[in-house]
Order: sequence, then structure tokens, then C-alpha cells
Amino acid sequence: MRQVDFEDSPGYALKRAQTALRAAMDAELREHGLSVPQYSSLELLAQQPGLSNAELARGAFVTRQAMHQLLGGLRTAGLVTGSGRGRDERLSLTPAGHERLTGASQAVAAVEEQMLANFSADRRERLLADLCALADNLTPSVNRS
Amino acid sequence: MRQVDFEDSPGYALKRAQTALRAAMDAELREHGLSVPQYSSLELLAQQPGLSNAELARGAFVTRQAMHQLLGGLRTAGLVTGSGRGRDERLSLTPAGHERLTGASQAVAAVEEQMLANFSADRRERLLADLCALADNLTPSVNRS
DNA sequence: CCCATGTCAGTATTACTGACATTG
DNA sequence: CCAATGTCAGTAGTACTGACATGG
Repeated sequence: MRQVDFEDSPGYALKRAQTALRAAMDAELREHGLSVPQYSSLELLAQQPGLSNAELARGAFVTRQAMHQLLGGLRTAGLVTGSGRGRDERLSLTPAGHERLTGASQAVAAVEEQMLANFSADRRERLLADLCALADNLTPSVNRS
Repeated sequence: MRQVDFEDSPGYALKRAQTALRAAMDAELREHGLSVPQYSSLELLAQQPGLSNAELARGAFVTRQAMHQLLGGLRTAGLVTGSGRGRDERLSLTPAGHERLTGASQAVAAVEEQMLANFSADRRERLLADLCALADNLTPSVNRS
């Protein structure tokens, strides 16, 4: 079975790392009844309760339409609720949402830890900073208000 | 417009960087009439002519079925051709495929350069190595033959 | 008036799983 | 026989674009 990759490309390496992470998270989260996008939304909402649909969409890198649909599922599942109507609606987790997220978060944390195994604290910090720099370089002067 | 993110998570940073790269590549490649998966396949095939469908699929991180479908489009577009039948078919780029890829590669290189702007050679190397390490940590001892 | 937002529809792309025949 | 492969189908999940009303 021939080995296939071109490891000298930063873009390819980035994709490879992200694909591996996504797959690992997917497997773990399935046991918690959540998809990766669903988990991301719950995590975002737990850290910043009171977000609107559109704000949440930006944080998860999807359109507000896609987030709207995703939220539908989370509402139906009783994990997310909102107060206020229309554009004034503020979203937050239900108790069930918090509970579900707790288990899922631990699983995801374990995956991230495995991913960063044998990385020193210094190396982790550098990597984090570098990744943010990459994103910033590709997202010049937009949406800063 | 409230800012939304939790930058202390390596997973989130990875996703953010990859999403930004994907979006940038998407925009550039559209002008060359290629999707990101299509471009990736052409690039892989240019660097390693003679790959089979299944090998290509592994290199692009998709199932062989997905690659099969993707290749259908590339064949129809006259960018890819194959010699040999059935499981012995070896794939390669047509002249048109090479030509198309050349332009696309330059565009992608420009995007990667922008992404790595103000990164020193040392920093680039470290980042590349780190990204590979992340993927390796999450893909333990599988498919090595 | 403009812009962001919520929301409803439709669509597309991508990729997945299942299944089956083939072949080394 | 077994494992990998090519290939045909069906399906799903995610996200996109378009469109429209609302409200600041």
C-alpha cells in the first residue's frame, strides 16, 4: 500500500491535522449524541450565554441560516433555549444542555490532550499563537467592530 | 457587533485557521474552475502520477467512493485520464490537466504565502513539524505498510 | 434608506454507508 | 480464503444562495 502525501505544504499539513482532529472528535462525540457542529455551538453558548443566532453563526464559521437550522435541532433536543423574541432573542443552554456538554467537553479535552501529547507548555503556546496568526493573515481587516 | 470566539482552545484555533485557508483557496480556485477537493486531487496526481483511485482517496482523506465520484468529474472535464483497466488503472493528468493545475497552483501558493506572511523560515519549519505531529498523535499506528 | 437580523425554501456539494463482483 | 479494490446506489448532513419581512 503506497504512501501518499506531500508533507512539505503547510496547507496540506493543516488540512491533515484538522481532518484527524475532526475525525477523532466525531468518534468521541457520537457517544454523547452530538455532532461536531452541535458541540461547537453548545461550547460557544456555554462560554458566552446570551448570544444571538447571528453571533453564534459567526463564532462557528457558518452562515446564520445554517446556524438557524442547527439550533432547531438543539432546541428540539431540549439542549438550548432562548429568551426574547425575534431579533432580540438571547440564547442559552438548558440544564440538560449543560449536563450534556459537560460529558462531551471532557471527551473533547481528552482528544485535544492526545493531539498535544508530548508537547511542552511552551510549544503549545507557540503553536496556538501561530495558528491564530495564520487565520489573521487570511482575514485582513474584516468584521472588526 | 459582538466578538465571538474562545481563543484558548487549540482545536478551535486549528479549525479557525483551516476554515480561513479553505475559504481563501475556494475563492481563488473558483476563478480557475476548480473546487478545493478537485485541486487537491490534481496536485496529488501531478506529484505522484500513476496512483490508483484508492491511493488517491487516502491522500485526500476521503473514501474511495467519494474519490471515484470526484474523478468522474475530472475525467469528464478532460483533466485526468487513466491507463489500464479496473483495479490496475493508473491515473495521471492530461495536458489540459497540467495546464489547469499550473495556474491554480500559483494562486494557491499566493494564498499560502499570504497565510504565512511575516513568518520566518524557522518559524515555518517549526509550524509544519508541529502540524504533522498533531496529525500523527491522532492517527496512531494505522495504515502503515 | 441602509444594514443586520430572523426565517423560510430550495439546492448543491461533499462524503458517507451498504453492497457486490473481481482479483492478487 | 482474505484483503483491497472498483463501482453502483442510496442517503445524510452540512452549508450555501435567494428571498422577504422586520427593526434599529
